[in-house]
Amino acid sequence: MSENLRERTRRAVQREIGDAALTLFAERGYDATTIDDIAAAVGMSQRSVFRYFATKEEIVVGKLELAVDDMLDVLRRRPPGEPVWTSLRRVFDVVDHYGDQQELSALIHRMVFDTPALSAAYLHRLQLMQEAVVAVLVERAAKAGNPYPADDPTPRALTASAFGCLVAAQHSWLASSTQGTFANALDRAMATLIPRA
Amino acid sequence: MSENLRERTRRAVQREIGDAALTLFAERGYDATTIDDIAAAVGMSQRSVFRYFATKEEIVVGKLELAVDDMLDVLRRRPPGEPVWTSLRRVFDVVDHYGDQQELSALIHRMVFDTPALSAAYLHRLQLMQEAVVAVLVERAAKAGNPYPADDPTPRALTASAFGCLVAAQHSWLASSTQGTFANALDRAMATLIPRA
DNA sequence: GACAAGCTTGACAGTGACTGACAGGTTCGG
DNA sequence: CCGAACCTGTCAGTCACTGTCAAGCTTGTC
Repeated sequence: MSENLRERTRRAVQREIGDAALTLFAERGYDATTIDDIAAAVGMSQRSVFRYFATKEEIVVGKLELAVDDMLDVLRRRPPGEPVWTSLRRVFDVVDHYGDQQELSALIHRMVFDTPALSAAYLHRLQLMQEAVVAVLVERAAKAGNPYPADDPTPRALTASAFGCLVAAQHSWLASSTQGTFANALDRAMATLIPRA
Repeated sequence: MSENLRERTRRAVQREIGDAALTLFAERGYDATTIDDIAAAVGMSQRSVFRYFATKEEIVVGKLELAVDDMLDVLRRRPPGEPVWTSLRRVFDVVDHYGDQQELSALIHRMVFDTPALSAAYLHRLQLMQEAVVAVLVERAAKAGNPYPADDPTPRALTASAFGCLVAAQHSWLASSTQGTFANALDRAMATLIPRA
């Protein structure tokens, strides 16, 4: 139980820092808020904040909780024969679990998209996820009996396009003042392309 | 003529810094090279280096010379009725003008892709380009007489997917030890998807 | 209940990217 | 040839981030 407790308190502290930081960011802006400000807000030293978050950007980007593990789990559970494009769309359902806290999610996304440093960090994170997704796709095709040829760009291209659509949908959704569901925006974005059979 | 000269010397100095920096980066690695090192190599003060490059990342990413202006020019010159996907493929011909210096280009890309800070900066830059491209596409559709509906995600989604394919192609090309032309890699990547009519 | 091991924390010092301000020197246009 | 515009080095400062160390608290063990 002890280990579990340590982990729980760790998460609790992390959450507390994250929440306090987000409040400050929303008030003064991301760039205008220093780590010292955040540390002061939660009554810790600057050093300790960095023990919970590797970088300042991660405090925000981590909030998006694009849990890589969840996405990969979903992908692995999809029927091996399913079209890749469909599987990818299902993977993004994980992202869509913002459902209950649309407003917060929109706030964060807006902040990410108009803070260059955050935007860069977010895109980089998506890129890392893509690599993991591609690996699973390759593995799954092999298991299904029709592996991709050695240097076939197909899995990479499809994945990159799907993630591109994800970002496009996020932009569209924000631009339309978050009217309609995000899931709908994503469906529309991904419907503009058809993978070649 | 004077203005022209100023600009030319400016570009010359910028190029000199960039070349010296790239040499150092290649020797010691990006992170292990400080701006002071670069400044010393070209016999300038650190401050002056920052007068030619806004950030350390830009020294490298700027080398990729993904000249936004060139891309937009190409796009604007395409026949208005041409399928968007085709136009985007043509836009990327600008990127392919690495032709004569494949080796250098590959070196830089490799460095970008395995240095997190550079990767993030590069992806962010691509994102900015996309916004400009989307604007041109919207404008062009309007001029051609069939404008996109107000919140149609199509142009954004297609552009994002095309850029996704671009990055995927770059990865594939590097992974295959730069066998074959980059143009070919891009063609293959973009052929995996068909825009819905 | 004492004790050793392990985790967490604050304090301090240091690096490196980046910025603002100022002063001296060079170039340019008239 | 003179003032304006430009470029440069120097200095000082901010801020993200890292290593180190000693002190305190937690936990598992006897």
